[in-house]
Parts: sequence; structure tokens; C-alpha cells
Amino acid sequence: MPCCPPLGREPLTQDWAGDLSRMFKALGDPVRLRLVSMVASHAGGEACVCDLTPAFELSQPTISHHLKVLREAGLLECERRGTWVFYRVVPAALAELAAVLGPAELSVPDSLLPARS
Amino acid sequence: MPCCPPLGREPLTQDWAGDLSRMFKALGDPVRLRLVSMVASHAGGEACVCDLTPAFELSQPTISHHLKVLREAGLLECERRGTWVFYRVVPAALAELAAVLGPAELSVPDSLLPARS
DNA sequence: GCCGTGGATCGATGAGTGTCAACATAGAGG
DNA sequence: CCTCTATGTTGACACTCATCGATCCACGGC
Repeated sequence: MPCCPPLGREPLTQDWAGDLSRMFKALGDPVRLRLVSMVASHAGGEACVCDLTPAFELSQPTISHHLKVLREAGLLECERRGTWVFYRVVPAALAELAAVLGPAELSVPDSLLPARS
Repeated sequence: MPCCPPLGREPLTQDWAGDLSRMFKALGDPVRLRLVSMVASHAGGEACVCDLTPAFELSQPTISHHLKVLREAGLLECERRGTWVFYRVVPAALAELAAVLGPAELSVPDSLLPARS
């Protein structure tokens, strides 16, 4: 696994830190964090925008904007099916962040990354 | 473990998300991410500000500001010894974030949270 | 007490961000 | 084609943030 030297093993390089911080910044907003959580915990591992919007007292364009930020950070991916757009989490991205934060001994086994219940 | 329902198990409550997002936001800056990494990987688990500042092409007040943000987010703690101020990571905080991000099956054992080498 | 050094704080400024209303786009169904 | 519904995009505005120079505080040494 050449991708995930855990934080604390050695200082991050500058561009490495840049990539990671873009993902952390995307999670650094309560609305976006709840969006990721709602998508991740939704039945089937995916949720359509119309499932997410009513949970917030925000306009639909604002939710759409937050979803775009998460998408561009690589944390979420979307697929259009008919009229609706379904969002899924990108498990590898979450796992990468978790691996960086977590102690080295607990790095996520690759066998678990793609499989998601 | 009342503190760490992993993201993906159930949607985050609003204030829970607020707390977590404050920590993620603190990591959402390349300078702060590198600061945490440098402190975490420094010999003895702590680093003095004079060890950190020269690694960046930023003024000393700016570094001090970033350290304050990390401190107020609960990710770093500091202690004054003589003339110098030493910073350490708060392992429980990093572990909490890692546990939230990681798949449920891999949640960090509590036995590892407080103990950090 | 008086400096000198390591850090923190203050005030200002330019860049970035969250939010909305208004508009644009994409399928579905007539 | 036309219209309706579900989403994305744009432009604008207020608010936050990263950064700096100047200043202030805490220690240690004289």
C-alpha cells in the first residue's frame, strides 16, 4: 500500500497535505458531514437528492452546492437514473482519511475497502 | 462506547455533526495538517514552536494562529516549559475522527484510545 | 529592575465560502 | 413539441478566514 503513510509516522509532504486537506475541508462543514453520513447510512448505500434535501432547512441549490463540493473532493460520486440523481460514498476516500488519522497498527485492510455490506 | 457511532451506521445528529465538523475544518488546511503531522511524528511526541515555524514560509503570528485553531479544536494541547511552548497531539481526538470515518467493523478498540506508545 | 528571546494577541486586508433567488438543464409523459 | 418535476448552475451578498506587521506578555539571565 504505497498510498497511506499514517500521520505521525513521518511529516507529510507539502502536496500530500494539500490533497488530504481538500478532503478534510470538505468534511469541515456540519451540513456536508451530515450529508455524507446520510448517504453512507442510507439503505442500499445510496441516496437520491430528494431524500436528503428535506432533512435540512436549506434551499435545494445550497444542498446541491454542498454535494458538488463533496463530489469534487472525491468523497461522493453520483449517478443519474431517470429523473433522479443518486449519491454514493467513495469508500476508499473515507478509508484513506481514517488510515491517515488512525494509529499505524489499525490501518484498514484492503480486503475491506471495496466490499461494503 | 457512547462516543463514537461510526459514520454510515446512522445519520449524525445535528450537534454531533457540529462538533466533528469543527475538528475536520481544523484539519482542512494544508498548513495545519502538516503542523499536526510534524507534532505527531516529532521525537518524544511533542514539538516546540521553534521547531515548527522554520518549516513554513509563513510569519510567526500566522503559525501561532494555526496552532491556536488546532488547540481550540481539541486536536493539540500545549504546555509551557521555561521559555518554550511544547505542543502535543490529543490521541483521543484523532482516534475519534478515525473511528467515525472508518467502517463500523473496524472501529478502534477503546483499549487503544488513551494509550499512545 | 532591565533586556532579550520565544510566543501570543490585535487590527487590518484580501481571498474564500455559505446562502439564496433566479435561471438553465435533463428526463418522463403526454 | 410542451410541460412538469428533479437537479444543477449563475450571480450577488454577507460573513468568515488566512495572512501580515505591530504590539504585548512570560520567562530567564544579568
